[in-house]
Amino acid sequence: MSITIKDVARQAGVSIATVSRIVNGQKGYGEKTKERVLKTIEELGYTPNAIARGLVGRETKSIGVLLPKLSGLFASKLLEGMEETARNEGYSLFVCHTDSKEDRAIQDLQVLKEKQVDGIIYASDQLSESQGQMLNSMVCPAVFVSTQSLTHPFPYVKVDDYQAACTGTRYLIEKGHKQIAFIGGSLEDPIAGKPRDEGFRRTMKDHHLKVEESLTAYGDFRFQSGKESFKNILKAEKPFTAVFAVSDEMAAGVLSAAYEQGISVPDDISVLGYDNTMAAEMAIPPLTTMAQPLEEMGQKAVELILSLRENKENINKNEIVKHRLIERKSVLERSKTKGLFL
Amino acid sequence: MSITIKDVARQAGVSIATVSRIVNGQKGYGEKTKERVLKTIEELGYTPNAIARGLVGRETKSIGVLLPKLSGLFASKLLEGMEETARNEGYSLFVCHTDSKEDRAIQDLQVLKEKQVDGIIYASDQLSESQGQMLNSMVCPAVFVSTQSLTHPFPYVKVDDYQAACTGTRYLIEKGHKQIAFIGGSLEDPIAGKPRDEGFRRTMKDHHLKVEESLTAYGDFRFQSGKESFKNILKAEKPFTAVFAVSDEMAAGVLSAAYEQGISVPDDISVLGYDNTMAAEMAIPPLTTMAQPLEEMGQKAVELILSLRENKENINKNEIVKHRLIERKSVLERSKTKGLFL
DNA sequence: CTGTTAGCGCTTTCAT
DNA sequence: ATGAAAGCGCTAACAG
Repeated sequence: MSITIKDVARQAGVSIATVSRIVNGQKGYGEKTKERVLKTIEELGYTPNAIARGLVGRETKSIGVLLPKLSGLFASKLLEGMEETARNEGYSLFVCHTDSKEDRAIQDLQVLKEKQVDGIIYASDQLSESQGQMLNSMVCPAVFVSTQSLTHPFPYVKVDDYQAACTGTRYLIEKGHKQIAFIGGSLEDPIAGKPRDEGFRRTMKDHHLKVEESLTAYGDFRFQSGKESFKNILKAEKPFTAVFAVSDEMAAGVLSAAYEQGISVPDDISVLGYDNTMAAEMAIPPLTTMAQPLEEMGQKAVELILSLRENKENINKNEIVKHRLIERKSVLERSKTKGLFL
Repeated sequence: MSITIKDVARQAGVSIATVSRIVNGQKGYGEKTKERVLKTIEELGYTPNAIARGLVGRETKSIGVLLPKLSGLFASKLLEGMEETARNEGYSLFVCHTDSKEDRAIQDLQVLKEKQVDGIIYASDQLSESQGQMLNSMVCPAVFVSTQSLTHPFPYVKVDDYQAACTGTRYLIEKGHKQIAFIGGSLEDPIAGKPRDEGFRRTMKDHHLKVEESLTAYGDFRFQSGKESFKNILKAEKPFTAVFAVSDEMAAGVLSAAYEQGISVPDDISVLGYDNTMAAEMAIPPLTTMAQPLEEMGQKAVELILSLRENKENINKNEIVKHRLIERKSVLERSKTKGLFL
């Protein structure tokens, strides 16, 4: 079949142990043998077999990544950050698309376990009980990115969603907006849904502003749900001047629905997004948005995995990364926006 | 360490061979032994080691995927199609982000070789000479998706870019447009760049229409380049009523630039995209676009790999998938659009 | 039906 | 400095 360490050894007239040492940059051989071996490796076109290496023991140099959804700007930006760091550290990524399905995720975890991955990154979804158990039964470390588990204490890297929602809301308020519509994620979602809703409500309250319930709606972070949510909000015919959608895709959805209804953003209403994916950049108008540093989060997640493998203890396990407001064109001061149903 | 087939065998009082047979659903054991073994597997929480399996010989059940860019709707849609099919067939995907860098791709190929992947999918980029050599030296099959190599005869699955560009152009012409701007990919790119340009020009010519060179520009398929290309086209101040951009991202770029200049799409000009990614759906207005069936292509690519592994011969190696025009809101009939610089 | 055994390609003691 | 040999966990003959 393929050419192995044995072939090299025979050809170079040394033992496989020596070849192994040379390939792995250890010590215990003369300069001349080294050269000779290197030369035959070159000649034969030898490539070490990572599977065999993995079997011997230590590590497979691969990390499994579970994403609820692959297509979409959010996941891909995260993934890009992970890939970059992983590659630099000599790791490869197995990517799995769970589609937010319990059974798929379980299956993925099973496969990753069989494939002996060195770590697992669980991205941006809620963890079910049985998934948590599987994760616990894994020999490799697991970290969460852009999510966390309240019941299973795995390390995570994410922004503080509550605070980020506060910041976003406050920004709108400081721009003079008082009647603000809100499109959140599911309140059932204790990680990305509920806290953002709480941040919004809390900040409104702190500023003695009322949140009009018919001006709130809850979607699934995706474009279509943003579009529909906004249409529902419109139906209420309550006055408002700004809308805060907690994902750029949903914000793009309100832009789209607004366009269909002949509502101008930002002249009639302002809209604030969340994530800072390319959707925000490409939107018309470009979205002012609450940025999550997705690539950085991806990077941190694999770094966390790596340090977990060596250190096991004493590293700061959780990592809260900073959110940041990116100003583009979709939010205007209250005084400059006409508002709806006033 | 972890619990192995040996532990199961000892615990169940059988040989490892029997356990192996049972686990792999082969035959050669009594019903009672089977039950007993299955029970101890359950008790011990045994998980087969895929690495060891891989070493023994046959296959690793993993496929390597090389993408020039992970973030972006194009790649992620393709990836989603591949993942779905791969998972159904029991395969996992190693994804690599080449960033269109020669050396990164080489490195990726090297790693994938070491990891003994069962196949390689090379997506949507040009193949350099040395990459081609590496690919040839691999023991596993390789297929191209949404691209191909003129110099290295690997199987591919893609749309006929020339024909698709013809179809798109013809669509515009049938809508009555005669002065059409064109934003292509690099003419240096013999796969996705040149053929679309040729399709455009050929169709114009067939309809006795002149292509005004200052109304053509060439980008890199991405948003920014679409935006800049369109600005350049505007500088020419030549009359036109429609623009054909050969990627949705670039089309979104023209939408964005148009918006900045106060040009209305589709009232002033029509714009036609290419790909049918979510960017087309989210755009304002939603883009009429030349669709590539990306998920289907991803699916076909892994199916191709799989059949290549068994059959080796006699299967139709290349696969041209059908393009299709998706009508949304960005193209209007000539008579209904004002045009620019007329 | 079931067990024994020989590897798969490599790393790693332990000798020399 | 170098080699021999023992596995890593599993599959696949080959014997019974």
